Amino acid sequence: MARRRQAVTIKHVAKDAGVSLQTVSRVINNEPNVRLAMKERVQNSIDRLGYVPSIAAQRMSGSRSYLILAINDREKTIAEWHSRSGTDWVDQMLLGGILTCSQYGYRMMVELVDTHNDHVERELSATIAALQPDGVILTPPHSENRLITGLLAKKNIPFARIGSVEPGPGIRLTMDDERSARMATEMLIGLGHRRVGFVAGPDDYSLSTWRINGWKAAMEQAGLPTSGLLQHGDFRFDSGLAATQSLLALASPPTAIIASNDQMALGTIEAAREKNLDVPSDLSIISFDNTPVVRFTDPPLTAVDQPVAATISKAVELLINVAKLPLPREPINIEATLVERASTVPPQN
Amino acid sequence: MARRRQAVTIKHVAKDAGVSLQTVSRVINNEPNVRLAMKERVQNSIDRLGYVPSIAAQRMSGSRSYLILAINDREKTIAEWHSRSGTDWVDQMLLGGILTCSQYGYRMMVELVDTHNDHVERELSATIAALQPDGVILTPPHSENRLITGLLAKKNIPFARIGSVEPGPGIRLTMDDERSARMATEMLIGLGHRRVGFVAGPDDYSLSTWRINGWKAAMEQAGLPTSGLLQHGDFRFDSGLAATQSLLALASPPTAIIASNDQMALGTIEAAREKNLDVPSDLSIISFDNTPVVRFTDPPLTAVDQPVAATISKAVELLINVAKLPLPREPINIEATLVERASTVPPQN
DNA sequence: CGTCGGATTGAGAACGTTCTCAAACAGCGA
DNA sequence: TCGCTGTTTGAGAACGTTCTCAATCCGACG
Repeated sequence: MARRRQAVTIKHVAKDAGVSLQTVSRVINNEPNVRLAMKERVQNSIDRLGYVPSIAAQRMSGSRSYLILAINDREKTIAEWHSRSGTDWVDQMLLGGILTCSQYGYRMMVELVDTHNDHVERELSATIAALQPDGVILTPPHSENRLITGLLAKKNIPFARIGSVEPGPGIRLTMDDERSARMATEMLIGLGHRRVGFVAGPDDYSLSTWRINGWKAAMEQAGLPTSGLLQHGDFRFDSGLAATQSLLALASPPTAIIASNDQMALGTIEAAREKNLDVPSDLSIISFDNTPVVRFTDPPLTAVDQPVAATISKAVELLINVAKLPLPREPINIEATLVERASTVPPQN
Repeated sequence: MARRRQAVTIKHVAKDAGVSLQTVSRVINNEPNVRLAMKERVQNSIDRLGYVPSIAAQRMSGSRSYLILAINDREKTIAEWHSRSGTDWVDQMLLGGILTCSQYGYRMMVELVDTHNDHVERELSATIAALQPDGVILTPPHSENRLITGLLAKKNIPFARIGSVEPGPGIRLTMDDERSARMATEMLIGLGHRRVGFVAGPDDYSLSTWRINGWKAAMEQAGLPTSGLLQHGDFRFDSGLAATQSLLALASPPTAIIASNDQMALGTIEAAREKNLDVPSDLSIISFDNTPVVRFTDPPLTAVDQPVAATISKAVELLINVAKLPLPREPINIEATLVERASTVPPQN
């Protein structure tokens, strides 16, 4: 294989414009102190020759890599993927990220990493050494992994933690999960429900705990019991099905259920069908995430909309401008909203 | 911002092991003609120091970039994304690609490009100059864009064209769309349907034409008319809805409809609901793609399964090994299968 | 008209790796 | 033991960019 070279380099441009490499470099990077006439002359050569700087060379000489690395949970992603049940996070994250990155001349790369792995630190460390990204975005549950955040802080690489309120290094972008869960619960209580079941996510996602707290708070404030109405799932369809089966098998089963993500809510629908319960008249359902699928279920689901894409987009902007802007020390909160659809009505019994 | 340097470089390893840079390089790249003892000594230093080569530097010195670039249709992707109707291709592509890439120490990056843009060539050319990928994967409709394929061929960058049977440069991985459509149509005819409507995709996707041909062929072979039973959509929900509305407004409407992707099939369901038609007893439906959503619609949809992820995975493997293996001159065909669900029954009238 | 200081430009080193080519080494037959 | 050949190792250039620092230019001021 022949050594592949850059077609047009900065040298060609410099020669064409009759200036030094350095001047071309200055024009490329839009640096001050270049005379306008000179700038135009160089830009002209750049355009005519179709020159584009090599990112590899830029990175080499100590500049930026124009790369943002987004870290996602491999275990969850692959499981969802193999079960063909949708990979909503990756999806939204990637697109929110790619579009925002491209506005700034950056790129985004998605890396899948196992949190439950002794080698996380080594694995991620190697990736960073190899790619040298300008910024890293951590999604749950990585955003709370001390090994990872410690590593990034030590390497002095700007990073954003999505969905974690825990103090520590890095920019934090949080969804107020407690508030969202409270909001959803209050809506159901407002409709007249008194037994509202909750299907939570796994324990190693701190958002699971926040959501449980929100649900409990709303129930207790209304003087309603929560005992026995809490189940845990793992964000997959099957776990939502099983959790709901348990809830519906109670002596006095809930008249409404909140599921911690859309996939588990699909399981909830399925469990109701199995028992010949009508949704929503026998069982109201609210889910979290509001991914595309919930518009097309029967009935369409009322859901808490987590603006994942907007969050990632914001994270990208902050990371890219990290040098220019003062870093927010406090978490930036991203507002979730409740999207009402046909799955929530007053209890019929 | 301080000039960011590599923590551990090949020099550190060389010094630590007491050998030259070149020897370390040889060990990294697993080259022959290194004495076993020497190899072990160097590997030892590498492990102990936690050395990982800088991809930027490797690429700079003429080696590989360990990057595969996947080109997707920006227009379609963004439209789907904003309408929150799912971005199935990107999703599957990305994951199939990422997982396979990581097996070989490569990475995948997704780039969104507009085909309907005079600057496609320039835009893509710039991306390639900047990133210098080792291979490029083109998905429809880019896989048939002569400007793009010509550019890649000229730059001598290995590339794969997904879903295009058109002759020309590049590795071709095709789904036999004519066959799939024929298969779906024949299944419906086998159930007793005589009026089978077809909602095709846009004209600039050549697969649209192939699928229409397959549908027509099956109908004609069974001696059934096709006139008036063909509608075009743009792969989005709304267009599927509108196309189906037209079909159902016919004097003798179809008893079954094949939609060219899942999103349009959702529109078909919606159109049937509006007319108070029961799916499947009044209207059978088959869709293309078999993305996660069709498992959860009411009823779940019979669908042609396009193994997108497996296809991308294969493309990645071929591109990575392009130097070692002889290039396939003929298109590699990826078999689609028909997944039967509850949306297809014999006609009831 | 000379001088000073900031603005503008350029020369050469540096970044971390692989490539090219030459030197040292080892094995083998005579 | 010598010479030949193929294997193993190393030295220095090359890759394309930016950084550092020095040189030049230009306008204004005395």
